[in-house]
Amino acid sequence: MQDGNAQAVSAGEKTTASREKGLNRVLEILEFLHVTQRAIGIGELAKGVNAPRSTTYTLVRSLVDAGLLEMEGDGNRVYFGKKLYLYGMDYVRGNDLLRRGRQEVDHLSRETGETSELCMLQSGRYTIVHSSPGTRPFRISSATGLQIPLPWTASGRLLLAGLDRAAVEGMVSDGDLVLPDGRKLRLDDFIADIAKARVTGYCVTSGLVDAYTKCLAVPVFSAPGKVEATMCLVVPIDTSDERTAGLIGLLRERAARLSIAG
Amino acid sequence: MQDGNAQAVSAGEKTTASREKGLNRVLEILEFLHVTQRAIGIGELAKGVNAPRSTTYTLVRSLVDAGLLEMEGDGNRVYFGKKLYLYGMDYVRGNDLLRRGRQEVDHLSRETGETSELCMLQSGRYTIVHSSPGTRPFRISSATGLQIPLPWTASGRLLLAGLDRAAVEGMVSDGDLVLPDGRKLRLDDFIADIAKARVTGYCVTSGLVDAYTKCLAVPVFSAPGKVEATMCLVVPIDTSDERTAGLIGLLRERAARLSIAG
DNA sequence: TACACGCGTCTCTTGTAAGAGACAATCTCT
DNA sequence: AGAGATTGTCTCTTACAAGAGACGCGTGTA
Repeated sequence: MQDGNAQAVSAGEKTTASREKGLNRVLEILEFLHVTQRAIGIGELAKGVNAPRSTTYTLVRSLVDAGLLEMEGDGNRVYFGKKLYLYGMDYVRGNDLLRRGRQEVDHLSRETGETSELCMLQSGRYTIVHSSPGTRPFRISSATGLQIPLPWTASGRLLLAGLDRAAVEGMVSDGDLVLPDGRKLRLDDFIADIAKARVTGYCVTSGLVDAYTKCLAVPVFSAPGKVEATMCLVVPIDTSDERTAGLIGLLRERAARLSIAG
Repeated sequence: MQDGNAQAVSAGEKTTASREKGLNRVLEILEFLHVTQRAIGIGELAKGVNAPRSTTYTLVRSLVDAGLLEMEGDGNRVYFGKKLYLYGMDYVRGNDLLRRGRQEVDHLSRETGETSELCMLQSGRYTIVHSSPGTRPFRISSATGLQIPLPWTASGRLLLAGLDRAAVEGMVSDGDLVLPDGRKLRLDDFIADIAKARVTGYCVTSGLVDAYTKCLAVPVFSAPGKVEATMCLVVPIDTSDERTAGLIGLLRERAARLSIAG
């Protein structure tokens, strides 16, 4: 905990300074590459995941041999490999919701000109699973796979619908309640928002992650009451109420289409 | 080597009956799910990869926690998870060739009505990285990610261009030379095909994997002389020479576009 | 009711993989 | 050219994960 590099991958980590399981190291490596978003040298990688160099070399070799990672051109940088792409496509194929959700999102952003996103819970965190940029000159782009604290987002409020207070507390750390601009959300307010979003069937947040945008989100159900994902539009904060209402209507209609199958 | 237990997952396996490294088990699990192409129970999975049940449970739990796998609806089946999808998308993003190749292939199949594919070497095996089905009533669809012996395909001949005899021998097992219909290819013929494909800049095979199709393939270069991928069209075997020639021209033109960047 | 089977969890042992560290070979700055 | 950093490989030790197997539970079926 004291040594810079707090890894804090997801939930309560042990931070055992001692021997670490190879598989866990691998998971950290993958996650590190995911946040880095570019090929990286093995030495640097070892530092990044806080692992011994020798171990890192061994693991990376295994992963490269397996095709999960690939050596970059010059030969001493690694990044994700074809195998991961293939497995990812398998996931898409086996997942109706994602497959159709992607199409819907792409369509939606073309139709409205606004940035459109499909979001899901990913091991307890809010994740942008697919996003399609709008046509505005200044678009707000958030990288796919980005993980954002649930309370920062409209989608977060919808995704937690149906969970009781304890469950929500379990998923939201204290730091999550601090917005990018430093304001601190009260947990009770957040929980009230969730309840409200649940009954209204949509959620709008203004100027939460940044001061210039509004986020409109609607739930996608995999079963009655079970929110599997959300679709959302990111629009300028000064979007008129009429247009906002119209967009929400559109979103709800599209989300309803997705909600049929599990 | 004396102790029975032949697992023989894919290529030359060690068949160490003794303790297996967790990471390797995981790699086998992923590969098994990839070939199975559907969610599978943990017990069955353990059998499938020939691993002890207790170990399998532990590993699967780690993978589910990490989001690489997900429990299927009823709760005792697993399949690929969102994380793998995200990593896969990272790969696509970091890989110009794949990103543009996919577009080109989709476009090509819409334009010609034929099944079109992007193929690459994947740890020494021929792999269909992306495919777009044609519009024919009886389409020949091969699953993405399918791995096929190199000598069975036109693309295989192009992908090996530039390798010397020893390298080719290393990548092609004896069984690979046996075609689906039982005919056995001579290694020398195969190597001659490779040399020929290299100079002509394309390759056509007729009735190799099955009796009804012809495969037209052209190379995509990542550097002068270095074949990084191939694009190919799968057409009925009775396609006229004129049309075949036309399609090859089209393929070459499109492949040339892809070949610019690394 | 009894039996066989598959599932999920737990305990304990021991074979082995994670890790520390030494090494030579490149680079990259003065 | 010399000092310092980085890279890839190798060896050896021991902490610990892989695995065997027992257990309890739910289910099917004879």
